Amino acid sequence: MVDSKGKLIFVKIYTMNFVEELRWRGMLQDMMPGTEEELKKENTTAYIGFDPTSDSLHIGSLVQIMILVHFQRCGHKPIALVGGATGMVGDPSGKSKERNLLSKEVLDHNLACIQKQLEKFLNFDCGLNSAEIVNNYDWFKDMSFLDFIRDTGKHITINYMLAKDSVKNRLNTGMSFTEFSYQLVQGYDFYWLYKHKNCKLQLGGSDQWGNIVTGTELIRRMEGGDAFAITSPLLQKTDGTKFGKTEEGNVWLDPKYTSPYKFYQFWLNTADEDAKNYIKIFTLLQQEEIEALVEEHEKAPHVRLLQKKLAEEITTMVHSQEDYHNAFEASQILFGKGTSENLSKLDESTFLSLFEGVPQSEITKSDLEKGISLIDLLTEKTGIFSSNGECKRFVQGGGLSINKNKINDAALLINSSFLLKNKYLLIQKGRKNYFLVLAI
RNA sequence: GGGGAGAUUCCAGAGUGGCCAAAUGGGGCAGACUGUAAAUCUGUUGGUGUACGCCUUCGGAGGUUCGAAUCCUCCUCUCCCCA
Repeated sequence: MVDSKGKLIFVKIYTMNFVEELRWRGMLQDMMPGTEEELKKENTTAYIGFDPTSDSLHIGSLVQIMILVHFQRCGHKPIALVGGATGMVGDPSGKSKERNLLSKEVLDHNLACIQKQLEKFLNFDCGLNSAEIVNNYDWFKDMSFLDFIRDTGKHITINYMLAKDSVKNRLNTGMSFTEFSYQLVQGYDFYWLYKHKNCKLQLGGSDQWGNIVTGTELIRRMEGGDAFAITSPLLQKTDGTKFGKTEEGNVWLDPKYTSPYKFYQFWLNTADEDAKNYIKIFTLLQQEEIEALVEEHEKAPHVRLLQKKLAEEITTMVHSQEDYHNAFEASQILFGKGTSENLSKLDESTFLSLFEGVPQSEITKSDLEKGISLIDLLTEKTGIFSSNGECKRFVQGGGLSINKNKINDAALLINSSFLLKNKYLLIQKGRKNYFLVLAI
């Protein structure tokens, strides 16, 4: 399904049933009556909207991307909508506070970046069901406010809009007219796509249900047409914490925010229970294959077969085979039986590519030749520790290693002889935090 | 408008003149164990110093005292009750 560059190769499988596919993968939350029949009847066009709040999607959006991928694999036509217009308004769904608006320039930049990311997952050249990317700014930019409230707003009552959860939840704390009108703007998107692209189905997370239904309602009232909705459950982790966050924040698809190594590590660290769900949601592996994997995993959970497969598939899909390979190798060295001998045996380019995602700092060679105390090196020179005391505590607690050798003397003097390849020092703070110091 | 309670180190919350860098719990970090897991146990959680110490910190500004998180005055903010 994925070639050497990580690009998805389209496979036409008309026998696949989209709804069934979502159902067994646990990606189906809710569906409008008649949706399944519509999908069986004809090749359908569906869309999902992506929010341009930043210039990269994160793994939360990956669920929606996968839904589009499945949709296309089932022979239907997916449209990814980037919200150049809706992004200027701000979706109140699931938000407890009024959102800050982004400037037009920032939005444009974000849109271009997100579009590029989406292109990696869908096939844009496969005939009838080629994917498309549209920007709702294109049909909103020339529409006047008066036109909109006359032609569109007239069809939907305030009562109807107020009844939505996304609005109700904010009635006490306050909400601007701008955000209130969001559902109508998104509803119009659906209407526009229905009219111009014959798009009859909107997909999305379950928090989008209210917005989607406003769209189907608008289509019914303005055109007398039938349109449908399918939502997917919002991802939950078994321990109750939010999916897709690490201590450092969001896990992004863009390698400049989350390196492939960190990305790989994120999936590898998935809890057992979560991995069973994620592998269905984030990979294209077939049911039998997944069932076999789960079974094997349960026989020997400590091998973490599921996590490894999960991390491999997703890293390869989002980044590339090569990135996966490097992340895997780096993990082997850093967490496996890597010793300082292993480290020094690596050739320099491999060594560097392994530590691509590891924070780096620099020190001059002349400092090292004179010899520098461990504490000075790790606080003043590199800022790896914020105070001398913290550094000492780590050493005393056995939590500090250099080049995979545990350090237990805080007064240690570091000189050139510690350098790997006469150039690098690999600092390990605790079990999982690595820093690379370059001597220049 | 009247009356009362409070603001403490990441959070919650003790402390009511010297024994307070400040109990306890949570969280964080680390160590052991393990599966780069969960649970558990241990250590650590203002800065500096090897250390008795020293420096900065208990809403803000002043004051009393040999000595203040603790007492006094003013200010700011939060909560509660009555109108």
